[in-house]
Amino acid sequence: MNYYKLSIIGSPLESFTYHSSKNIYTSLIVSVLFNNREKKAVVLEKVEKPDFDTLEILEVTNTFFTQKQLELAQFIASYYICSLGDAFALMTPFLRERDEENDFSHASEVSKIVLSKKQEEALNFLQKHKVALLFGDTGSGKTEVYMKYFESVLREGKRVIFLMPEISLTPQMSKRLKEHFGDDFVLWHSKLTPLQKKKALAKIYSGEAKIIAGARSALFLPIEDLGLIVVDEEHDDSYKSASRPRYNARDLAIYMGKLYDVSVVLGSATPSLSSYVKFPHARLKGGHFASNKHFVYEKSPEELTEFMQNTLRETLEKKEQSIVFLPTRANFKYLICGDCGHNFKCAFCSVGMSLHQHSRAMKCHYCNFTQAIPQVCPECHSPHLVSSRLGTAEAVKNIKEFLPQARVEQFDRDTITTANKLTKALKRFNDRESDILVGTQMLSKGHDYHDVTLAVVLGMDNMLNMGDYRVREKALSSLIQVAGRSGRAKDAKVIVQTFNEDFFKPYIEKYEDFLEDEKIFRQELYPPYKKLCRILFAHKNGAKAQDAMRAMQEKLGAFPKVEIVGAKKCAIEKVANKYRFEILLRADKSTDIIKAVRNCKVPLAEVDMDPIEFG
DNA sequence: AGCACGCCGACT
DNA sequence: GTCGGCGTGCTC
Repeated sequence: MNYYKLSIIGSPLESFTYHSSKNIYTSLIVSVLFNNREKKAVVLEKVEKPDFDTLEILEVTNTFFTQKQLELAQFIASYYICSLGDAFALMTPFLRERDEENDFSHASEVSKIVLSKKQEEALNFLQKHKVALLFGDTGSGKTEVYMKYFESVLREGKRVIFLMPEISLTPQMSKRLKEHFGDDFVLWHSKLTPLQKKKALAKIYSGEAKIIAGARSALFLPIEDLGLIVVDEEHDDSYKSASRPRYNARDLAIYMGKLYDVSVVLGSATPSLSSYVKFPHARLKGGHFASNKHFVYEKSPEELTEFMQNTLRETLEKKEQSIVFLPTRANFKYLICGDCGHNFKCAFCSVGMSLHQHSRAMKCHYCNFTQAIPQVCPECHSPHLVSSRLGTAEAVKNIKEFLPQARVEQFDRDTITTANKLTKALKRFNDRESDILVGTQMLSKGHDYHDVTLAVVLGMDNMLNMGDYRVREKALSSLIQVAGRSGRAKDAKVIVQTFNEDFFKPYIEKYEDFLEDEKIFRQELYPPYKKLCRILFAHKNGAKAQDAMRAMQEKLGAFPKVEIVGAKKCAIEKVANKYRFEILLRADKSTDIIKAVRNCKVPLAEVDMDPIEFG
């Protein structure tokens, strides 16, 4: 009899031993009865007969993971602190019975890509580096550079993984790739129907698909002959998974590049500071971004000022279109001075303090430092302190009130729930069946609006005040991305409601200046210079969650290289009827955090390595 | 993490 | 009587 150590796919528990009369190779996938339910499991190694009884392996499937997938799973399990079974659950295995070697000739190239001299230089630069950043303004032609790179990879008989954020939200890009690469191109994301998935996988297994484009899960598809990984819009938060294991696909793409010995390209008009600091970059300037755009900064704590209303009306009367942007769905309240725009920062974390009206206090979402709500502004002594926020729904209502003749559409997660609804809403807008789109980040994600001449940007100060070390990066990149949506054809106006003109104005056309200055802000406290890790505790019984947090906090005390920044109630105290607590850790090296967390982990603890969301 | 099992309170 | 609340324990 043979005994095997197995990792149960999807189980948070470590390995289990089963037996079989057959000789089974390592990394094959088998099915077993686990706790009376049938599960798939990965054969990790052959072992001696254990001193407990074992169950028999039911069946050896015709699927397996490669050595490299195994290594990747081990890395994910160790870095993100989860079981191997959780890591394997992300991946799609290979098929054992390979189709007879198909030789797919490339689809005939419909159009030839001609690069400008600048684009040519950028491409050369990317091809010379193992990992490089393509720092290219909106409309500077990043896509052509990618496509030309893809062609050279295809010529070598290799294949490409092309990651995009929130795939259903970037129909533009898929369309262009599909048009150019035809049957060489396949799209992959988690919202595909089972049949669509089956078809896409068949193309991947057969080798027909050469350009595999998709959301973060596309990174784990069974691809041989990998030649290149591209992460487009690398700054985008949707590359970070919000459930266990909380991996970051952009960071794993870098790891995979090393593992497969292939190049990695990160692309963005507003690169993250982390990528900018870590990797060399090629700069693509220009396009239609700054050329014909006029920025107006309006200091006002209210929403939709008279000036905005008038400009929206004028734009409508000229039969032109507008977009109204709000940074996020309703968020925490922050206090700012209604006269000078002063905001209140934590003395220890240099992030915004959030307002807790009921306890009449301001709190830091990182370390829980608490202060009484002041009576007057410490800067200008005005007693006019305000806290306001505006949601998309209210904004639509407001606009309809003062512009009853306008056709206004809400454009956010609440209204655009499917790819189909998105396509239809965009079509209505581009066909001039609607005049004003009011929405969140979704407005700015890679769509082309040909006729927008006015962008109204609200709530930037609220965004800047949020208790999060990345707010400056997030606010500025949002503004740049949304401004990039307007003025494609003719001159456009961008009205930015903010007290922080001094912050936005110099950086808006020179994002690299921001990145250089931001380095100094982050140096002592934040990534990429320090490592952060957040441990979440959620339970419907608040006391249980808190006890678990305390227990882990206590244990962590034995690891002096890891600083406990805060251990407290989450800013969003209750989600889905569960009370939430969190510990935030900081260290110089991720290995120190991994060691400490592995040693101190208690039941209920959910590890969030390199967190990007707080509270 | 699920998901069984099992032991007490409210109700057709 | 029994439906169902959720505490506890188990998974080779």
